[in-house]
Amino acid sequence: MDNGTITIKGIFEDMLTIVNIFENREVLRSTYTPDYLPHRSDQVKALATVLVSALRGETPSNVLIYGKTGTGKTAVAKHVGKELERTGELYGIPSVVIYINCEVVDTQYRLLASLARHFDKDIPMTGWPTDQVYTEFKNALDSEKRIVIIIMDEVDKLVDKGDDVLYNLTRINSDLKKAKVSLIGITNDLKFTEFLDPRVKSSLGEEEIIFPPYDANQLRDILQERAKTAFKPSVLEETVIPLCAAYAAQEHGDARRALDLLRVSGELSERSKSAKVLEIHVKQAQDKIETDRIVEVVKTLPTQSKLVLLSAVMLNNVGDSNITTGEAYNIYKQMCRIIGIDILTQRRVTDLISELDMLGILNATVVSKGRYGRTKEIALSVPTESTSRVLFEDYRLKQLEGFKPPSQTKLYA
DNA sequence: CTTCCACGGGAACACTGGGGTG
DNA sequence: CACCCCAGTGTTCCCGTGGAAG
Repeated sequence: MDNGTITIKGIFEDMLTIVNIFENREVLRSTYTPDYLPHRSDQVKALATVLVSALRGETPSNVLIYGKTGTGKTAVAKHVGKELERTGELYGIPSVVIYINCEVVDTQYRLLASLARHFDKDIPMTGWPTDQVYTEFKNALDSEKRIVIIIMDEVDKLVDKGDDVLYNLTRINSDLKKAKVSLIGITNDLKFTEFLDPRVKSSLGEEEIIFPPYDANQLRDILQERAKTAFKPSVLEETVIPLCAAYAAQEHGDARRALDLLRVSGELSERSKSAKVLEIHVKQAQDKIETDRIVEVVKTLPTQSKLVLLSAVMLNNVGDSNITTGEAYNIYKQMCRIIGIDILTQRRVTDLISELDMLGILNATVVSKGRYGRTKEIALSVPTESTSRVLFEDYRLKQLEGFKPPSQTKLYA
């Protein structure tokens, strides 16, 4: 690699000769649904107990599933759903399980449309009134006798845009003659039902299943299980799996994180041509995942948000440790003028700041400065150096590279 | 007790991309 | 074809409000 004698002809041979430590890398991706779910038999059983009435020809209760990210909610729901469909077929009871991710399908219209499309209805992307889509879906649904289970992942994403869909869906059974519907809502927001219409709340939450976070030991079991098929035998140093588990356990027991960590560790060790995955690789992986995430988030930010972030970064560089909204907004305005894009209102900019806060790029806390009013104090939670580098990759921000905010004349200490 | 600034909720609006109808 | 309807998104406008310094 660094002896400089590798010919172009040799590069692929060179890459192919590195020891491949993976047997099947896909197993470590979070999209992969394993057949065996360690430490989740209680939840599987609970869900199955509710849904079994479908096989008896009754409508199962609606279920609400709670749990933090990476606690296996989706995996369990999908797994049980698949089993139900299979068993239903065996017993001659037609049951359909529809899985919808409300993070992608996040409006009433889109939810109903994608449900209807499941029954081969042609619904345009947009244009129709919502109730027409609803009717269309209902008719398609009721065309034959069956049990339909709708799994709605991340339902909380749907609710803030109006919970009328949920209300309608919970009441749909009374409009149906042949088919029966039951709903499974999945959420990682424990306070989610607080904002729900009480009628929807009681109906959707007939049964509740809680998914507690995994502890380090359980995570270790999960990793061990997957590592068996993911890696070639004995390429992992013994400490690797416990370390991944420990790191992920700190992040509220996120199994997805643990798996990512293990996979990236493997990839890093592969790249460094090590025959084994070592502890050091896990540590590197931990850093890499975090920076990759930030770079990705910053890169895909809308221009306006980038500008807002940039103003904060610049103020920070000038040595202003507690940045207020007013200061940031001034810089933002100046920069907008320079590169000739529309200036948003301060109202909007506060929203953008809050969004950046949500994404974990900033930390904005409201503080009251008494006589001097109320403001948000902004602290960056990402390294300024690399952040501005990423920001300047945007061609529209390029010309701001030399821009220096005028040093603030502070009114107070 | 007053005063100040920006927070943040809500309404209203503009615009987009897609209907369906005459 | 023109025309109006619809959902969805991003934005502006208006305004009541928090809370500690003065």
